[in-house]
Amino acid sequence: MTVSDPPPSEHDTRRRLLEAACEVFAEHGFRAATVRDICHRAGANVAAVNYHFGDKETLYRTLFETTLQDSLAEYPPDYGLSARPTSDERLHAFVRSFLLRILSPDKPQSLMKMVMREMTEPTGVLEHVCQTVHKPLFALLRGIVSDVAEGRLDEAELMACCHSVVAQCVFYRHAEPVLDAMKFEIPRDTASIERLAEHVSAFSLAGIRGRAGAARKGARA
Amino acid sequence: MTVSDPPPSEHDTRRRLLEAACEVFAEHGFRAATVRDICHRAGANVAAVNYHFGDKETLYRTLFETTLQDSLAEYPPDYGLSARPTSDERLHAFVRSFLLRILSPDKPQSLMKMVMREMTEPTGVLEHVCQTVHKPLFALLRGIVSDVAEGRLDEAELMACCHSVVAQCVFYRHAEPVLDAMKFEIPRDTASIERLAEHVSAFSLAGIRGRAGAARKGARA
Amino acid sequence: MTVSDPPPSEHDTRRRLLEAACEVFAEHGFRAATVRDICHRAGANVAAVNYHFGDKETLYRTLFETTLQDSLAEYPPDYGLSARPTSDERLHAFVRSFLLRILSPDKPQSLMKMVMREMTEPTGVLEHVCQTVHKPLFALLRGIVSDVAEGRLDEAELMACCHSVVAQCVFYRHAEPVLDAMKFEIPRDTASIERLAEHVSAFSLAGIRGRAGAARKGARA
Amino acid sequence: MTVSDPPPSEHDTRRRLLEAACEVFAEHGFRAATVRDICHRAGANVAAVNYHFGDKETLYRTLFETTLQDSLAEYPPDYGLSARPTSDERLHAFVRSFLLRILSPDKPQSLMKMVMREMTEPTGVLEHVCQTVHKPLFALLRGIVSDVAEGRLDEAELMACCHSVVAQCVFYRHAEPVLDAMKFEIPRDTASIERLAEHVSAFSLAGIRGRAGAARKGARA
DNA sequence: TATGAATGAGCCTTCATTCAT
DNA sequence: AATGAATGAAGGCTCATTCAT
Repeated sequence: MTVSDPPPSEHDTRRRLLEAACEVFAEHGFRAATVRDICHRAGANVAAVNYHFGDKETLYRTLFETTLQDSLAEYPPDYGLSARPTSDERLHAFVRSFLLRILSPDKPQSLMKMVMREMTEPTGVLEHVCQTVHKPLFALLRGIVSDVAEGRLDEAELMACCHSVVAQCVFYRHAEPVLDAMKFEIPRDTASIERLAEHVSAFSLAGIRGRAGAARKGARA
Repeated sequence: MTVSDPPPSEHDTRRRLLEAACEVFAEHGFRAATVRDICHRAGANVAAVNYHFGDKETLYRTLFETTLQDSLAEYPPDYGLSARPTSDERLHAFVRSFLLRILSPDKPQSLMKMVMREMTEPTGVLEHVCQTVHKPLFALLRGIVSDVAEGRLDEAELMACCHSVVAQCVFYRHAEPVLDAMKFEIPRDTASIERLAEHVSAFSLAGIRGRAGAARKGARA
Repeated sequence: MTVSDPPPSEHDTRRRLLEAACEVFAEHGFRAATVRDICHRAGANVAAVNYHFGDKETLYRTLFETTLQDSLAEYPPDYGLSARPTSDERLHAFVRSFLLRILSPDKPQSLMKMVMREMTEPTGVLEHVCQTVHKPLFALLRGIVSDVAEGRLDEAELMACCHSVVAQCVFYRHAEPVLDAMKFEIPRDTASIERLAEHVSAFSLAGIRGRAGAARKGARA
Repeated sequence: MTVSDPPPSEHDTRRRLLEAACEVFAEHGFRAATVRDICHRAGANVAAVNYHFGDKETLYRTLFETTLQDSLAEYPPDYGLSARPTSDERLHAFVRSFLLRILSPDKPQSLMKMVMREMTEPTGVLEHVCQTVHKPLFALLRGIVSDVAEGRLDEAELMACCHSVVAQCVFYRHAEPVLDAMKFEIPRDTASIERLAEHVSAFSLAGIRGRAGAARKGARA
C-alpha cells in the first residue's frame, strides 16, 4: 500500500473465484448458477473455473470443504453463553446461534444459504455437509433436549423433539418465498432474529416438557 | 365402464402428459425438468407439450390450476374429525392431514411435492398457490391456535405459534434428503405418519400453552 | 336468404381459405405466412390447407392461377381511356391503372401485393406471373412507348424506356418501408394516386421524347 | 506483410463469420437465413455466432454498423466527377455511382444487396440505414435535381422527380428476378452498367426539364 | 499462470405435414 | 368433406467445457 502493492497473492484469482461462487451459488443454486457469471464477478476469464477447479462441481465441492468450518465458527452453538449455563439457556443459545447463522445478512454467512439449499436440493456434497455440520450439531442438540427432558423421553421421542426444534429454525429460510408472498415479516436484522429466538426456544422448551410429562404419565399408567 | 375397457379418453395424451409432468416436475423442479423427458414418459412426441399447452410454463401452471383442489380434497384439514371436536382435536386433525398430504406416497399427492418445491424455489405460480392453498389453511390454523391459547396471545405471538406448527410439518419433506443421509427414518407409510402427527400436535399444544401461560404471567407482572 | 340459407357452397371452406391466404400472404410473404394463421382466419382446421390443396405451396400457386385475371381486370391498362386516345393518353392510362392496381387499398388488390412481392422475392410461381401479367403488360407498354417515340428508338433504347416507366410505378410499393421511415407521403388514396400518375406520365413522356430526340441527333451526326 | 502470409488475424473466425453472414443474408434475407448455414460457411461451430455476436439479430446489425460506410465509400456519389462539374454531370455521376454500388459484382458490394432488401423487407436496422445511407444521398440528389430544374419546381414536384430518378436505379435490383425470368439482360459488368447509367441520366434529365418547363407554363397561364 | 476463442451437446420452441376418425 | 390430435425436422440459443497460445 505504501511502497509497492503486495504482489497478487499466490492464488488471488482462485480466491476471488471462491468468493464470487459463494455469492452466485447462494443466490441461484448449483444448477441455475452459471460458470460465466461466477467468472465475470470474479473479474476472471470464462475458463478460470475450469482452470483452477477442473469443473463446476469441483468448485462447488471445494467451497464447502474449505470454508464451511469458518462459516460455522462465526456463530458457534454456544454463542453468547455464560460459564455455567442451565439446559434452558443452552437450548436458547443453540436456537439463537442457528437462526443467526441462517438468517443473518452477514456476508460470510452466504455459505449457510448454500447449506440450506443442500437440505432441499442435494447435490454431491450433502454427505460432507452432514458429517461436518449437521451431525455434530444434532448430537449437541440431542444432549440439550435430553437434559431439558430430564431423561424422561425414549430415543424416538428425543429425536422427534430435536426435529421439532430444528424444523422451527430452518423454516424461516426454507419457506422464505412463501412468507414473503404472504406478507409475513421475516426476521432479517439482529433484533428481530433475537425476538424470534425467544419464541422458538420458549415454544420448544414447553413442547419438550409437555412431551416429557406425557411420557411420564404414560409410563405411570 | 362395466365390462369393456373405457374407450381411450378424448384427451388421452394430454392427460398422460399432465401425469408425466407431475412426476418430472416433482422430481427435478421446474427448471431442471425437460420437456423431452416429460413427453417421453408420456409416450408422446417432443412437440406434444407445445401442442397441448403452448409451452413448458403453461403446462406447469395448468398442472396447478386444474389439479390442486383435487389434491387438497384428498386429505382436507378436518380429515377424520368427529362432529363436535375440541380445539386440541382440531389442531391434531390439521397436523395429521397436513402430514398425510405431503408425506403420503399416494400418486395424486405428487402435486403436493411441487407445492413444497414452490416454497423453497418459487416460480410464477407461487401467488396462485398462496391464494389457493396456503392462505385458507393458515387462516384455519390461526383460528385453531387462538382457541387453544384461549385468546391469551397477541397477534405476533399467534403468528409465531402458527409458524412453529407449520414448520414441524413441512420439515419432513423439505429436509428429506438430509434426514435420509443421516439415516433418520422418515415416515412414509400411514402408521408412521400417524405417530408423527401425534408427536407434532402434542409438542405444539404444549408449546402454544407454554407461550400462552408466559403471556399471561407477563401481563400480570 | 328468404326461405332457407343457401347450403354451404360446394367448396365454402376452400373459398374462405383462398381469401384468408390472400390476406396473409400479402401481409407476410410466402415464407413468413403460417398455415395455422391462414386456417384460423378462414375459420377452419389446421389441416384444412393440406386437405384442400395438398400443401402450402400449392395453395399459393392456386391463388395465382385462379384469381390473377380477376385482379387485373379491376384496373385494366386502358382504364378510363376514351375511344380514340392519343399515345400520350395511352401512356397516362397505363401508368394510372398500374399505380391504382398496386397502391389502391381495395381488398381485391391484395393479390397484386403478392405479385409485387414475387418481383423481389420470387417463389415457384414467378414464371406463371410473368406469362400472365408482366409479358402482356410489357408488350402493351412497348407499343405505347414506341408510338410516343415515333419509332425513333432502337430496340435497346425502347426497352430501357419501358423499364424507366415501370420502375417509377413499382417504386412506391417496393420502397414503401423506406419512404415511410423517411416520412415521405406515399399515395394511398385515389386522389393522391391520380396526382402521382400525372407526374410519372409527364416525367416519362418528357424522358422518352428526350431519348428519342437524342437518338435522332445521334443518327444525324 | 511483405513476404510471408499475414498471421491469421486475431479475430479470424469473427471476420469469416461476418463475410459468410453477408453472403447468406444477401441471398436469403434475415428471416430465411439460418445461423447454422452462416457458421457452416464460415467453417465454424453452430455456437460461433452466439459467442461473437450474442445472437442472430446482433450479427445482422453489426454487419450494417461496421461495414456500411466502407461499402458506400467504394463508389461515392461523385465517383469519376471532374473538378467543376455541370449539374448534368453531377446527376450522371449520382446515377452512375448508384448503379455501380448496387449492380457491381464486387464482393464488398454484397452489403448493398442487404440494403436493397431492407427497402422491401425492413427489419430493425432500417432506421439506421436511412440515417446513414438514404438521407444523405437523398439530400444530395435533391440539390442536383433542383439545379437541373433551375429552381422552377416546387417542393412536391422536386421530391417526385427525385423519386423518379431513384426508382430507375433500384429497379434493376428489386426487379432482378422478374427481369431474369423475362430474359431481359440485366447489366452486371461495368460496361453495361455504364450504358445503363447513360440512359437513366439522359431520361431523367429530360424528365426533370419536361416537368420544370410544364411548371413554368403552368405558372404563366 | 491464465486467457480468449471455439466447441458440441442439449434445450425450448415453431411449423408444415400426416394420421385416424 | 373435414377435423383434432400427433409428428418430426429444424431453428435459435445456452452453457459447461476444451484448446491453442
